[in-house]
Amino acid sequence: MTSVDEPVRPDRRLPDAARTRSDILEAATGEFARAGYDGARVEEIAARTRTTKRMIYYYFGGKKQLFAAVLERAYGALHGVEELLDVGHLDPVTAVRRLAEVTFDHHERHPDLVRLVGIENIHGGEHLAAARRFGRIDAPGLATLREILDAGRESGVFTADVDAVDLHAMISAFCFYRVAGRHTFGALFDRDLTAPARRDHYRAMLADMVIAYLKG
Amino acid sequence: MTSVDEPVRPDRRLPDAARTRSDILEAATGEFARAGYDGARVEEIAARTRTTKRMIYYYFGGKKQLFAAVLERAYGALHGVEELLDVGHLDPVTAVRRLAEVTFDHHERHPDLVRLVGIENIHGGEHLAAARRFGRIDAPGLATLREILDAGRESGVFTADVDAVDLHAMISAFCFYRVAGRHTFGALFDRDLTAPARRDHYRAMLADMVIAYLKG
DNA sequence: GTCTATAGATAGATAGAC
DNA sequence: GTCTATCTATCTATAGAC
Repeated sequence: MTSVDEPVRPDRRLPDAARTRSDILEAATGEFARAGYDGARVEEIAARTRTTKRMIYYYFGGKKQLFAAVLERAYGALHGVEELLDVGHLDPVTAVRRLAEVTFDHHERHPDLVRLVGIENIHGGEHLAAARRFGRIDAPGLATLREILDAGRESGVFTADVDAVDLHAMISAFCFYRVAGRHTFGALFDRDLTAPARRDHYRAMLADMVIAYLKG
Repeated sequence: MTSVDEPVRPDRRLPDAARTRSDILEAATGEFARAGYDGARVEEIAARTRTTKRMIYYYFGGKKQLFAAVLERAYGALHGVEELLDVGHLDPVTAVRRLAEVTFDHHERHPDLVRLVGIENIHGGEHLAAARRFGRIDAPGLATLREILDAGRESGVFTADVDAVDLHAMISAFCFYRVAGRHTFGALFDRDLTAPARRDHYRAMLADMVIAYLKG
């Protein structure tokens, strides 16, 4: 029970139930990302929390629903970043560069999200579909991209007639593959796509590519 | 036993042992691609062959080694395609377009390979590393790309100073994501990246992007 | 080389007390 | 809401006959 006269300690900012839920989701994110859906162990998730395996079933119902909740939370974090992005005052070229960089940085900072997305695709997207039945998961970044492309076409700096969804796919592809494909790529070509020393290089490469494409 | 006076039936072109091995690999490719490494069932793989579960252990030693063999075979097929590629007589722009298209087509035609690569990355590339300890897996397409880039820079059509490995990563990223990320992308943006009606569009988009980037 | 039967380990899920 | 103990199913792997 949280009462008003109880001092708010750092790990007590949430009511107990919400905090337990949040703890479980945090631990589950790591475990699912580590081992995949079938490789993940509910036992191991419980061991990473202050609570027990029984509570996971109590709060989420089962492994499947837990994974769906983990996914939903991960996407929510990504889209939160996109919402904060304010590029309305920038010229189209700079704006699209910023958008590509923000997408790049988020993948860079959250390899777990990338892994979860990869895992979810192995399983045909079934959990995400389930999650979407309850709350919509929207990507605000797409609307921003649409505006940038319109502005660029109007001012004549972008000659290619590109669809916003397609361009978003292109940007996502590069960001995703750099993280999700790094092990096989590294093994075959002896190059670590995620080496810190090459991070700025790849971020610039992505933005240059997108802009070159838009300028036709 | 295959003897000289026995008629060679279509499914008897290989000696029995090799044929059984090949059958198992074929079935295992499908099952691993369907369910992931931990989700795949050795029982199910056996059921898809003319042989039994016991033989899988007899031939491959275990599930892990079987998956490694499946990967090795899948990469072999990809690199076989790259070897057949003859672009020496083409101008650099056309040559790089051809290379991008061949890579695109191979991913399009072999979604199972794409899924296997995704699965292998979930598991940190350990099986591929194991496979490489025995036989090298080389990507001949990379040498071709290097030659094209050199020729393009010399003739002055390519102004960007791009590394062949990096450009290969960029091309692979797009081809990979279109297949490996289609479920989550489709769920979020309501667009099927692998719809047959859009295939030519995306193939051209990839080539256009690469060429625009190389022309600076 | 090929089969049947089974060992041995471990997972997800739950019962039931408090 | 939280714990311990356990059920039930299932999976990889192997023994052993032929």
